[in-house]
Amino acid sequence: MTLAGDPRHNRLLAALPDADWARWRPEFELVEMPLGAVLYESGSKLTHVYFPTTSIVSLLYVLENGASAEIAVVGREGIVGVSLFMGGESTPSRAIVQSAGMGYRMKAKLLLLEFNRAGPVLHLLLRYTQALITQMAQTAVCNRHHSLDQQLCRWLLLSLDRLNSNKLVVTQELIATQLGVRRGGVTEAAGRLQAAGLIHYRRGHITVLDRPKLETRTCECYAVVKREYDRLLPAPGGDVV
Amino acid sequence: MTLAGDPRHNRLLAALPDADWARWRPEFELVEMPLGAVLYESGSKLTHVYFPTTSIVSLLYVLENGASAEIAVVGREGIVGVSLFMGGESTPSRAIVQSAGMGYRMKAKLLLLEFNRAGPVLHLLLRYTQALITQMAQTAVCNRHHSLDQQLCRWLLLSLDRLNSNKLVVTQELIATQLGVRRGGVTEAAGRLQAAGLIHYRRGHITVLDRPKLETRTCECYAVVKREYDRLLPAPGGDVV
DNA sequence: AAATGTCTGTCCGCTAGCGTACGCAAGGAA
DNA sequence: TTCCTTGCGTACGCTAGCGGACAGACATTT
Repeated sequence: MTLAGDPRHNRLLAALPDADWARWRPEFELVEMPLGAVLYESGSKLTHVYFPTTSIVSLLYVLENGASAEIAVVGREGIVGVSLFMGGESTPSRAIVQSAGMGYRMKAKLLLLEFNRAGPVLHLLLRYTQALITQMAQTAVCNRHHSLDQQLCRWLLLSLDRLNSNKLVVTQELIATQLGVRRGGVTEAAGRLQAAGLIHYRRGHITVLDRPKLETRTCECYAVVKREYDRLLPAPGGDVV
Repeated sequence: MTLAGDPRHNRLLAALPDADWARWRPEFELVEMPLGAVLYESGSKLTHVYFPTTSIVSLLYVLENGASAEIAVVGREGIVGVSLFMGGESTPSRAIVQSAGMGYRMKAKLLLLEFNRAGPVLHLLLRYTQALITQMAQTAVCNRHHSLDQQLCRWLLLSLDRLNSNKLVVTQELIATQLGVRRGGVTEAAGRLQAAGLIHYRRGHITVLDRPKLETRTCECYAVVKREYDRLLPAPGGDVV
């Protein structure tokens, strides 16, 4: 079974108690998640929740004037669609696939039923949501105080952590949209990183050459978020790749 | 009974079903919440949760270098300490009283018990938390894209909504800390608002003279957040002041 | 090989907001 | 009254990042 095709490659699913897992298993649908796919739109009612396995999903906020900013990113450590069980059913952001891959989805109604059993599932999902909240808060602060260079490093590291690879398939244009900055700004920042030998890129492909140095260049935000995810969520455990 | 001394002046408490309310009532402790009081510190374990009635609490994030930024604000519509029932017990932000007033507090352990009954209380608290998430996300975007003038208007409006008064007791220095900007910047922005006749201020006292105009000057962020709060939380109901 | 579309490098003027610093004035305390 | 703290006005040089635009380089299709 490939990584992508193993539902428990997703860490939340992996953390489910066996009893719950046995009940859930038949309810999953394996879906391809191509770059740019929109999982839900701002204000729309959720029909499914998604558990990425090899894909990365960006929670993107788009302003009236078209400007945008990423508020959090979800990969195989999480679930897309927390507003469903939080009770709002919708949220004013957009979920869009930022790195193509696979994932599993489940009908919204079903997840709600499971959530309302109020057992381990509920607690697991809520802890994940708290981690997500931390990421959002940290993004807010980072947007206020840190340089584009630092934010780019943070973004690369967040992506890397969700990929099991040191190669990202992403254009500078896309990164600019996510960070909510000018494309030219990303070109310059990425150029500096390349000149320093931390990364190599060409036309939509970025290879990270020196991850440790990337970590020294980024702001504290990356580490804070990572620490909080590690604290709140079960350790990766048996699904090491 | 004064407003401050009526627990149900807090909207979450007001929205509790009578059965739950009857059980909760004896568990509350009325507390004074003076300006600058720290309700919890980054990473500290929560001992109580707070339900402001006439006070306003800021969820503030402080960076290693001392720079700071507010990620959300909580007044009588909410509760301080959501990370408790979300399962993390702590969170990397600080809760600090931004506008002096009163509030009620409840022991953490007790709230957890109530939350775990998994009834209306749980759903009410989760819906509130989703509203809070929206506020954080919007703050992140606002920090990225909007001008200091707009953000100041937003900040004033958020405070106003939680106050039942058009007078704030707050220095420009404090506002600067919350918004994560230079104090001089606030002076200039506030000066522009005063020149335009929207507000009047003197040494730590701001009076809002023309709220509608304030709303036209601010960015969309204020309205989005307000709409989402209105959507997610029970209408004010009987406690109109 | 040619053509077309995509991605990246770069440039220029511009401005919001920074960091820092100094002086003044309001208003409470002695 | 006088003093002293606190809060506000302002000024100056500086820089990161914007907006917009254009050209070159690469990749894919035909």
